[in-house]
Amino acid sequence: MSETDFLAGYDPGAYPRPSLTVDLVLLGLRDGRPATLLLKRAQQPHAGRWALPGSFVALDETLDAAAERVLREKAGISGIHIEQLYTFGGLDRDPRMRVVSVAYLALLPEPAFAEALAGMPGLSAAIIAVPWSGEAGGPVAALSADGRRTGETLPLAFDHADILALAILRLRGKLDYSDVAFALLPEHFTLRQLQDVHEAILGTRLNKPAFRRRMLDRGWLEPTGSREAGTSFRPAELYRSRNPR
Amino acid sequence: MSETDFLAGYDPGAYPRPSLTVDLVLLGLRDGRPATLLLKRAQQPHAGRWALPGSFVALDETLDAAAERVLREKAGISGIHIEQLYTFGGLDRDPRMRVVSVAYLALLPEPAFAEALAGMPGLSAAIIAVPWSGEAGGPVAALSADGRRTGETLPLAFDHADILALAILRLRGKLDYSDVAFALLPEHFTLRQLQDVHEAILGTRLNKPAFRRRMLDRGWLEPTGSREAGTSFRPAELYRSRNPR
DNA sequence: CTAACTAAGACGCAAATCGCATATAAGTCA
DNA sequence: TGACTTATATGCGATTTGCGTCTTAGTTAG
Repeated sequence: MSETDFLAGYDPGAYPRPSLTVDLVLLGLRDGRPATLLLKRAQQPHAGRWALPGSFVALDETLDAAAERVLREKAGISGIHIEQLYTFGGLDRDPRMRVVSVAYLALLPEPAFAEALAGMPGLSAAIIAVPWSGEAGGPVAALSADGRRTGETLPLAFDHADILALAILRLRGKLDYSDVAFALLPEHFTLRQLQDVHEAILGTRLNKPAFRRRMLDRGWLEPTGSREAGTSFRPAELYRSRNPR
Repeated sequence: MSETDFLAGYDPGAYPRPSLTVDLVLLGLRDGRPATLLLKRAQQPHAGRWALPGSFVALDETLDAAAERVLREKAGISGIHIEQLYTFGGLDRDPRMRVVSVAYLALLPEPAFAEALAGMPGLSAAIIAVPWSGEAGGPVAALSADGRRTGETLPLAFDHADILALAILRLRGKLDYSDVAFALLPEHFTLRQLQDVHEAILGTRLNKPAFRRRMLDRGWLEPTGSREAGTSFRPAELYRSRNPR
């Protein structure tokens, strides 16, 4: 460690530091498409644009703790799957000052998504429109899914469109070799619901028998013995994740 | 954005910020095993322990630029594959102060690894001993590969053992569905060399015909038409990556 | 009580992929 | 020229995958 670094360590303020924030992609599903929860910015910069909920990181909290705090304070929920996504460190992300942001991905099953939307007045639901297939990558758009003007493109603040795009990319990549999809479902779910999650994230249709086989062979699922209720046709078996949540 | 956040933006220092650094895993191969380049710490804390090269992030440089600067200044090389790994934000990573570190993974082909080792006196080569198979995860050890005491376990500073472990985990995961392995090879290479890279990273032996077939079917490789020289047996075809580096 | 309807779940089979043993090719060297 | 070594090709059984279709278990209409 060089002398400069050493001094910087003992004299905070002598060496200017970027601000550090966490931003959360609150990801759920809406009408079979990936969706997220956004806040409309009231102040400059980017006033009127839509932003991911976020916060500065306090000196005495870990990044994970900061992300969970944002989840509590700005979405009013807790106890859901959350994972670090990527750290965005461009120079002009925020015109006021240098802000480095650690992006997190939070996966909200339907009830949690609805609870956050209902419980936090500022939050709005937006469909994530992904114009590329597979893991090609590229920009995504946010479409309003709220009240009157459904389908309208929402202008996103800062580099939050990039963050959303990366969230989709990451999820698509992990879907097939990990059990993240379960985090978007309630504790008990049917194979069809699981397939719907995969199809919504991947943006493609999947073959049903092949999907069933693969999922059951993975060993991640455990039949509960009970069946879904309220259908007008044959009710499906309910499964649960074998892994602890 | 809350009032507190707003003020923090315009009055740096009113709101304390963590220090922000980048740390680099300089990853290469040595005797068919993954290896990295470490610096022995001269000062407290963790004096005498081995650390990844790193640096504070300046206000006017991106995270990627900071990582490339570390590569230049502390390894004396440039122009190699580098990617962000993960951001470590534990509270007690550094006993002096709160330091959040963005870890980067740099992939050094043999010549770059040797050049860094020879050109930078402080750097030492260490074998990364991975005691778990597949993507199970868990701690890794660093074994000295330098001069006299080859095989000795090197005590690592801070949470750098975790960072090394994550680097291996990430590489193993990406190996099969991306072309990262090429980044550990010279521009022209044989299929056997490519297989050696995979085997070193995965820590397993692979089936040769199956590996050849898969790699050639991927479409990432382009035969150069020329063959390797200097062997005492049949020389292998040289390939290059079809993607731009 | 029965037949129509719907989606769950099972089955069959061809195509693709993979692991592996073995054969052939192309160099060097004695 | 033949031994030697590794590259490269080939063959084949086992496994996985995609996909159409059949059967099953419920509800609803008559």
